[in-house]
Amino acid sequence: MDQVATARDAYHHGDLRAALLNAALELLEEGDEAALSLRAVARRAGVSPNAPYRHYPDKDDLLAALATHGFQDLRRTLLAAEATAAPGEELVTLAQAYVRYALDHQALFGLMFARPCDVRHPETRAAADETYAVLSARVAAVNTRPADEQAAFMAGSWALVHGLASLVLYGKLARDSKPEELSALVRSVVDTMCGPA
Amino acid sequence: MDQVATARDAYHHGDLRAALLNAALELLEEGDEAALSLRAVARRAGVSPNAPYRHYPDKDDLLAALATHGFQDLRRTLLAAEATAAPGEELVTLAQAYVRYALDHQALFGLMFARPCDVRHPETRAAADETYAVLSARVAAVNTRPADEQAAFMAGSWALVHGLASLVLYGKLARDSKPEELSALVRSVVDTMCGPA
DNA sequence: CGCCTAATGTGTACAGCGTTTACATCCGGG
DNA sequence: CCCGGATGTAAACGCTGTACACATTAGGCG
Repeated sequence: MDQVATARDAYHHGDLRAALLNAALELLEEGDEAALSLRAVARRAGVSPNAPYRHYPDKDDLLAALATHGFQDLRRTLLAAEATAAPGEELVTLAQAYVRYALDHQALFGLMFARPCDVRHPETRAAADETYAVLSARVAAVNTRPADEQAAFMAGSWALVHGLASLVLYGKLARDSKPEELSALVRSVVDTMCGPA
Repeated sequence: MDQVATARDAYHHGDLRAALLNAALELLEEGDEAALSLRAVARRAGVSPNAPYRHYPDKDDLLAALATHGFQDLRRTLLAAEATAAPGEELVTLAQAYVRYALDHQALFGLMFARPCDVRHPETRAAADETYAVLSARVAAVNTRPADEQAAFMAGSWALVHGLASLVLYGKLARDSKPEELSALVRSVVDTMCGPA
């Protein structure tokens, strides 16, 4: 009735690979990561439980593809936030966008960072590196520290922001804070830790 | 042959609750988190698959107990490291111990931080808070910033250290670094970000 | 001492999972 | 036109978490 996919709805799906990714993303948005079973993804895509195996060697590969998508999405989100930041506020704005992304996409964010970035998924690794590049580029443009501290400051900025996101996401820090309180917390933390040396 | 448990090895175990925790910890040390099934824990403890349900309502509760143990263990590890730190090196030493703990207990560390700290497990939450307290107490003793930045600096220190541990643990940062390189990285990052304002 | 109840462990069962193996269907190029 | 590879389905296996009924034991009360 409403199945007006780009391709005909026949025995062959047309682009099941993308459809599976979308179905998995939908499931992630709806519930926690535990609800993401390969079979549920197949069901959501309207296909038999084994159809995914024609497009992903196993479940871990689907998860890696999801993580890759997540890193690309986070990267775009960060770039968009950076573009609208007030002058001098770029770092704080990036940090706030990072934390907000974690809270807005909890399961996906967890998937992205709570799994090894191993050799078996170079695309995921590349996507993660490119996300980091957005942050480190901004850090390089902003920071006033000696050259030999640049790398440490870049890594530290990512660690700081990612640590904030992780701790808040799992209720270790700032439990039950409202969004605006959280933005303020992120601002004060970033100001304090990354502020003018 | 080597089964000389503290209690007799009869129908009733004696202290199955602790034995299950130990078995689960062993499994975590041996493999990844995915290998930790309730049934495997029961097998390791030499008991039927349903015996754990007399001591933990469900698997999630066992995991929470593991996380609680992990936070207490991390807290002790941090305190021990702090006690042996050279004067003025306490923060760096704490950070290095934190990151090392993450790498030495990957699966447990993941369990501790990649699960919600919700209302349903107040013990876990308390243990996490007490771990944080070790860090923030040291931060309070060391930092030279204005009073209104204290809280931000405490939260930021935890976030920084935890972010470093997480990113390194999952291969996002400093892939394939040797332990001493990692210690140096942690030192430079902490020095750069937490250094004298 | 002897029993009775609660605590603790076992056995069986079920649905769901990831994955394998064999088979069905369809598309495109000779 | 037809045939081979790509893509889907069907059935099955062992594993999981968990519920239910049952067996065994420990310890307090007579």
